[in-house]
Amino acid sequence: MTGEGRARFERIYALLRSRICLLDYPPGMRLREEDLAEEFETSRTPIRRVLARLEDEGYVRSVHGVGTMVTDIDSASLEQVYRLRVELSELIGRLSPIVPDAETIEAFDVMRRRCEALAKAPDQRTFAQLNMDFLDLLMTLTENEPLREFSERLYYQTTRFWLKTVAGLERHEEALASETDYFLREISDIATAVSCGALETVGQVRRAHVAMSYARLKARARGDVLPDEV
Amino acid sequence: MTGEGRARFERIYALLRSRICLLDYPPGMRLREEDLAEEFETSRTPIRRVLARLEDEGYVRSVHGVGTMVTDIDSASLEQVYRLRVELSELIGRLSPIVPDAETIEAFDVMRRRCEALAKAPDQRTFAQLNMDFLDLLMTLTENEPLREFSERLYYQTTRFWLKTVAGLERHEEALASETDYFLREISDIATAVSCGALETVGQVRRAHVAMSYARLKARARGDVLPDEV
DNA sequence: CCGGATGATGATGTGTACAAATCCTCTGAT
DNA sequence: ATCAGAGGATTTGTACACATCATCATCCGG
Repeated sequence: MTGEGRARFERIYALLRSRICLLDYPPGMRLREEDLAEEFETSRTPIRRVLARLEDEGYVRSVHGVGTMVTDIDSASLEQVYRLRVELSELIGRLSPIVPDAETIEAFDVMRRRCEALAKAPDQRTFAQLNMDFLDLLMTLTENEPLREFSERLYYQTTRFWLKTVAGLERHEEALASETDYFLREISDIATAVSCGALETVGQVRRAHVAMSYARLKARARGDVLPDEV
Repeated sequence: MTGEGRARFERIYALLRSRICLLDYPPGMRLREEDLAEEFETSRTPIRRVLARLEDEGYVRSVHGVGTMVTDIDSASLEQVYRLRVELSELIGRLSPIVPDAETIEAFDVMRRRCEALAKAPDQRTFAQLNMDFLDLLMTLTENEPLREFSERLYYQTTRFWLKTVAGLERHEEALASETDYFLREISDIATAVSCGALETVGQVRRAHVAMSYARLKARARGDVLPDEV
């Protein structure tokens, strides 16, 4: 596969993955190959190529004679993914870190401003999108390709369950506002560390925030109300 | 995909990956879909499903109108993969370790005896196979599925370049004997730690051995002759 | 009224013909 | 002799028809 066909493949793949992670395609939803083929104005064959990759990466599961369903995840698996994410976070600063240039530093500042704007009008979908963009930016700080790839995959696996949990909360608006606030602090901390060129610190800060984010998620799923939302 | 078709898919995938990693299919070799279809007594369609996965994981690359070639790797990428492997190795003991039962302990002892037998008649292919089996056994020590999956992938990415380098050495028989010896020490150390239930130690020992293995590989690739082979 | 067989329906999996792209060879003009 | 270009051969990518499988409604018998 190469050239134009490759570009189309990547485009459809990224779009479907995005839809799954943003819960446009919620867990359990059935994706019909023919419908997708029609939407993207092609035949089933290229669609099946995309779905095959999504299945290999665990986003969907195809069953002969039934359909292709968006997967769900149990809390045990989520815990494993989060724990691995925590460990990988720190590696950003240890494996082939790239010294940030002025442009990169500016990019982090743009993120900070985007988050400040979000804090004034919290929105779940915008939050998720900002989160993804921030991860992408973080990953430009290391040249370690496999690390980038795995970090991305683990992130995409967790984000939709984070969204599902937060959306289903009793006081989900308060929770979302609180999470936006935490995220703003994370971005600020990391932006500062980046501007100093302290990439090890970036990794440690990120690790701490991923770990705390999961702790809050678990607490909220239990029904706890966090102190700052009282 | 499910049932019998799934089983066949997994079988062919594992076999082709094994052939690539054991250098039966050396880097640069062209795989013809039709030939593979004939070998496995099927049509191109299921073969393409397997090749698509192998491509997504970086083992091959398909180019329209040309063919499907087994990939090669540059030393920079190899370095990145190894450095990540070193970090992941230690996580075996930290993420959801499983307390080894008598059967597991016995399995490690079987590995040790296999390696002792190998040391008496070093053989590159047997060495590689033992290495793979040992990794599989190691991975049974953690319940962290994503960690298992990623560790496997990184290992499979490195092993064929290890094989290629060692096979191409001037004094490759001495090098192979030496590596077998190092590997025996690793297995012994880890088997001991496992029998004590000290999984953190297992991770640390493994980490050290992976790091040293890569250091030796780099040294040998430079043309150095290691002290113990003089 | 219930229960199992049975066929209709709709989904994914497979086989195959054809399209598109690349590579190699042959030809012919300069 | 060399190089440009056309054309054929080869190989992957795509479209589509059909096979296979699971589900569900229906019907018949007890």
